[in-house]
Amino acid sequence: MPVTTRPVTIRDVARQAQVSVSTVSRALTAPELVRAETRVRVLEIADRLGYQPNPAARSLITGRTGNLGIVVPDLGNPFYPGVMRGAQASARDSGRSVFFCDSGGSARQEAALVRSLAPQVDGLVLCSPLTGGAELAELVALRTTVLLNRPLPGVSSVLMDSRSGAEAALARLALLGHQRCAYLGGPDESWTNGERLAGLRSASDEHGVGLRALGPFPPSFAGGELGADEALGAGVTALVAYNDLMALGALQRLRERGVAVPDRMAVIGFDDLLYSAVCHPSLTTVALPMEEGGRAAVRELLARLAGEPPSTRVLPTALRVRASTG
Amino acid sequence: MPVTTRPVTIRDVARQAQVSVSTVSRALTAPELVRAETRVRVLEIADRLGYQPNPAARSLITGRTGNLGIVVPDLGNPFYPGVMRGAQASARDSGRSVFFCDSGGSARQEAALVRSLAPQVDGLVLCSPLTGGAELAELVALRTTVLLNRPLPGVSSVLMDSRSGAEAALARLALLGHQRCAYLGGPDESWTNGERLAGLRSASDEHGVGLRALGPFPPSFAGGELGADEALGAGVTALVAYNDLMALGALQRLRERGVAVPDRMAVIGFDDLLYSAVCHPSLTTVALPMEEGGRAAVRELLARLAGEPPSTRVLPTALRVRASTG
DNA sequence: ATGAAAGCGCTAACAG
DNA sequence: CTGTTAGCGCTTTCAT
Repeated sequence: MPVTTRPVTIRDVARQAQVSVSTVSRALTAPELVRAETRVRVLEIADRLGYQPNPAARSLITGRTGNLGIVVPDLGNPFYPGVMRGAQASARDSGRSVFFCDSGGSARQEAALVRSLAPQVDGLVLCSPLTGGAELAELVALRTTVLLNRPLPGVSSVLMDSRSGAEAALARLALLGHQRCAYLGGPDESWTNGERLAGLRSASDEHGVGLRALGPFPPSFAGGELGADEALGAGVTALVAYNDLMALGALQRLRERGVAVPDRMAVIGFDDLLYSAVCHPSLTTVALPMEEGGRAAVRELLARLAGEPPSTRVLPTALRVRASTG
Repeated sequence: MPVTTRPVTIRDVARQAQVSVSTVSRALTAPELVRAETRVRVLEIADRLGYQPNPAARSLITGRTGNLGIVVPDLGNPFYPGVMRGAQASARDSGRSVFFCDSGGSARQEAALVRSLAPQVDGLVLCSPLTGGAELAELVALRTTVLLNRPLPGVSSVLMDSRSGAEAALARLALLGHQRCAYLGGPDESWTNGERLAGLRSASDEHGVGLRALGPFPPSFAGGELGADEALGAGVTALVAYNDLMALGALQRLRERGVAVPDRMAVIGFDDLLYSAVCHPSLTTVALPMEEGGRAAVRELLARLAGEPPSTRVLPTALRVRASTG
């Protein structure tokens, strides 16, 4: 049974080093203010004692925590781990820790999470927030915030250009001779969903392709299965899903139903998950820069924390043509 | 430009409510100690002012944060998001936030992460830690900790019984007539890896199947691609990968090389990711209870925080036979 | 270059 | 039931 020993405080170090607590504090946070000799002794003793500054105490006085927070709607969607990896890469370079949180795809939980997270971090990245309008404005006011895939006036954001991706996808379908296409919609609250639908709409007008907007469906594998059934009922020959997870679900359902892909139904997704290249048939998809999105968002957040004004950055997307469109 | 307003403190609330700060504090943290009338007034004013207790100040005095931390080695492996979802589900019920962190698959970073995270949470779950020996002992001493897939005397752990899973996998291969099998090993530091190898060894002895242990390989898709090449050189007819991600990578590489699965090479993984059922050919795998693992780990952590003694829990696994073994 | 002292915002005895 | 008081561990003026 390990005895619960009292943690080492700055005072313990000061006593051992025969200096005041202020000197210890300075040796740790502003070394240039301490005589080299003293500093070395203090640091050495701190190290020997295993001294770890109490972050709560430090944060109480400085108002900073050294942490960043990232909120994503769904850890189960590999898109977000991709973003998180990028984010972590940027953050690590700056010596900050990142706290990831999952809002579970609910706007209510998202808001609650942000409120509880905000005071524990210096800055936040909200990925594809479900919260909108006045409440979103309220949330971003809590802390320096960068939005991913959601624009908001006066707030930093990193956007992925899914609209042109959607246009490219539909153009591809038109080129292949498809006349009727369904869109398996994601969450109505999602900016991305609106962009994708808008891109499909404008391109379908341009190419004279009929577009049926279905949904909204849960943006998950299961949602794609559901959506495939509806698309089947809608008499279309092509289906564009809100994301790859849905597209994979749709592929699965179509296989179960004996519907040949791409012969009887072409399928396109968004994201370009690892699995989209591996599944069968491999998935044509609009590739989104996941890691770069995470990196850019944190980079922007660090810039904001360093005093830069808010900015918006749009990242390009690209259609990856694979087997599911023939 | 939003003006940076000074945050509302407990004093602001106290002044407005014409009570002392203690009464406000109590109204929020121990409502039964305050007269109903007073409490209502205080809470109402706190709400109107948008008062949010400063967590640093609170934590400084109570020594608690209300947060849990979970460290995983690789967000890119869908196994961990699965665990995280389970963990979050358990935590949410108890009203605690969970901070997820990614150690990036490096023991050094893992240790650093734990050290920085420990003082900011009440308890930790370390998933498949790469750190071992004395250093792991040191880490778990920092905070109440539950280990996932790593046993340690005197420390709570939740283990998944991959050893019997491995035995079942090899038995299956023996049944199908395979004589020579390769194991694509994961990280040497991983307890799970040892268990799987041990299970394969004992079953291969029992069934008279030759076993070649290859690796270690990175426990990733790319690692599986590498491993498949080595397995091909080893003249085996079956391959068991450390995890599904590797198995998927192996499938991909075998397809590129024109090696038919399962006819010329059978493939088995561990985890049962969503994609393992969807890929082609679908993957035979030892299913691990990801969400349940996360749930159980947090449940155990909460029990520890509530004063229960450490305990070890072993969760069962199950072989899912699919197309990759014929 | 260093020390003394004040106080960050909050909770927890201890009185009343 | 409520107010007063005393810090939690640390950083930061302000002196020296």
